[in-house]
Amino acid sequence: MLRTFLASVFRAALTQLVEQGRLPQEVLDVRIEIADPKNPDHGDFACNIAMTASKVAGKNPREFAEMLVEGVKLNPAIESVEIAGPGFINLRLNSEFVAGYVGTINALGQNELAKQSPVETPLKINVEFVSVNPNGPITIGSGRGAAYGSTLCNIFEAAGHTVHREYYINDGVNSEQMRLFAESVRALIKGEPVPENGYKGDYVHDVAKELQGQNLESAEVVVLQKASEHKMIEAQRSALAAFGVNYDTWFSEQSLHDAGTVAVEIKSLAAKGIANTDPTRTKLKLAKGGKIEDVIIESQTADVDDEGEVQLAEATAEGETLWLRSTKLGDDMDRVLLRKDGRLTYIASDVAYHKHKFNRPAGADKLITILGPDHHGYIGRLTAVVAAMLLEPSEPGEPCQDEFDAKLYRDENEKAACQKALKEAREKLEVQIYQLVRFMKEGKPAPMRKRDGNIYALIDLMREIGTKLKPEGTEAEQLESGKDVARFFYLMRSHDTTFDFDLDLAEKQSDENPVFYVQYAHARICSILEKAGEQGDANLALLTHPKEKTLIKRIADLPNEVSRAAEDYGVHRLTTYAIELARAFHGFYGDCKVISEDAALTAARVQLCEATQKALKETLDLLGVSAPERM
RNA sequence: GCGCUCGUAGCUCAGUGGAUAGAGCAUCGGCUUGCGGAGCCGGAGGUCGGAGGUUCGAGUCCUCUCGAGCGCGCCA
Repeated sequence: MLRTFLASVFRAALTQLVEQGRLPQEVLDVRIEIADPKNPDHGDFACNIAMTASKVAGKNPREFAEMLVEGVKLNPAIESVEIAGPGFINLRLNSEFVAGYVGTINALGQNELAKQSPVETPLKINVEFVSVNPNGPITIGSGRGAAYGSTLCNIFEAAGHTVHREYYINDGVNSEQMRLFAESVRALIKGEPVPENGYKGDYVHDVAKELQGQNLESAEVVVLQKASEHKMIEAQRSALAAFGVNYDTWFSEQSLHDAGTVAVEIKSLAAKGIANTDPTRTKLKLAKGGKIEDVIIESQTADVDDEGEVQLAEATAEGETLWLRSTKLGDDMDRVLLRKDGRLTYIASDVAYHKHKFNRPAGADKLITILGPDHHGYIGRLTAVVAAMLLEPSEPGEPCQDEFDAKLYRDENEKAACQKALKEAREKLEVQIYQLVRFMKEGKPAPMRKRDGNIYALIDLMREIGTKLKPEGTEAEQLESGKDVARFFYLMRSHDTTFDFDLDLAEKQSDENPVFYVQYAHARICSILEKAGEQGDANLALLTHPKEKTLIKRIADLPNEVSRAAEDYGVHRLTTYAIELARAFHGFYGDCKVISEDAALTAARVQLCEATQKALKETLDLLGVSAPERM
């Protein structure tokens, strides 16, 4: 808010200079950034526009800064302006003006502060996250994706985008893994040992127990598979809900097959020529930097060893493999769509699925898929799939001159069409990969599997942390406490980097735990507000203490942090911000007594506490962490 | 071999091409007849893996290099 205001002051000054013919038009294109000065003695904010735009302006930075300052210093909100170093413009704001913002903030509705810096072009975005197979619980590894994805969605919404939260259920009946899962459940229902390589965790027993007595022992495997998937999905859904993650859509892969959509899309790809049954596979040999070093076309006559039922034989001549020629679309090798035995691959449903996704929200501009660290190889494939879907058929044209292009493409027209489709796919589909989390216990990495062979589930993590933090609490209280701490920890670091989740620290109910540092600030404010009781109108101009100014500046920063996080997907900015805001408050609390003999000052400081509480609450809401009134 | 990510204080990590590189933990010292001490204030601790380059200016961008994690054919 304050930054936006200052940027507008600079913009006005620049515009005036342009109108006077003293600067070229182009300077208005340079983005104006309002930064924190390195040293607080330099002022409240700093602007480096005189340096970043000096080239365009054709002036040296100092001279340029002098010109700008003439206009800027006329604004009554600005107390002083100084040019420093190579051309920084340091600004000090009028305390009274800054204090006035407290009133503006308190006048905003619930959750409106974070929305004060909306994006210029709001988008309709589909965000798919977690989407693990329905053959096990949500693990602590997926927990990072769940925390990250859900918070990213919250941030997008605060920044003005329209968001659709989506979970993709990999329930295709052709899946080997799901079939094995069903067979394992069947064995347990019958009281027999599970098949070799089968599923053995507690959750399989849970599923089997729930399905006991439904006469499913001898049912077809597909029926059993549906039933056990259903149970598993319910368990996933409730674990995610306990973790504060809710979806607009749980989308079933199988529903696409049932509706015949996959078959239609596959035929459409074949008609476009991007898929065919030629018995070859093209591979690209890539040099450093992704440049094509060689195009290798292998003949594919080798057999497939699977023995599945033939379905959808009409899409291709029987017994032939249908290939997606994804090397035309930036992938490093062609991919199988339809196996020789007639079963479709996962990629086949992906084509239909991504087309479908553009309807959620209606007319979606962008699809964001959040994947775990072991999936980054999937980006090229997924992009090729979307490009294949977007590809438009091309007329015959001139043969390609380039040696490699001639091997890859039919002609120049096809090459151009493929490149266009790929470019569009890269704009519309964004894959965000989060990195690995290592769980540390007593300074050593904790195994992802427990001693009994069970997977370490997210719900167990929440329970473990919760029981340590609230040994006397109810189960619901423990779960919530565990959720708060787990979410905050997952979100503390950039999703882009591997990090260590310190379980010992998470389970500590003390000042070392950053979650409590933030929550404590909120509880402390609530306590003060309760004690202060109802206060009348306040003269905010009394808020002149440096700690007060620092706190107000920090509160007013929330919209700025939100819009930056929405821009670079850096969700961890919000946890960092929450800690900084809490620190600013604790600092203020130490130096400024809120409730005092001075009634006017008390009223003003109570207002400041309310504004702080609002900013803290909104930040924690975005993070999916609760803001307790007492601890 | 190729790709993705990372390398910053003893540890875990922030850092929008800008000024003297910052937090938390650990460590050392100080603050209670006051609104919640789960707090506040201060000290010490750095060749930003290395080498070049672009720039008025590089932890940040480019190239190379060393190291770590992960991924690379009809699994999903």
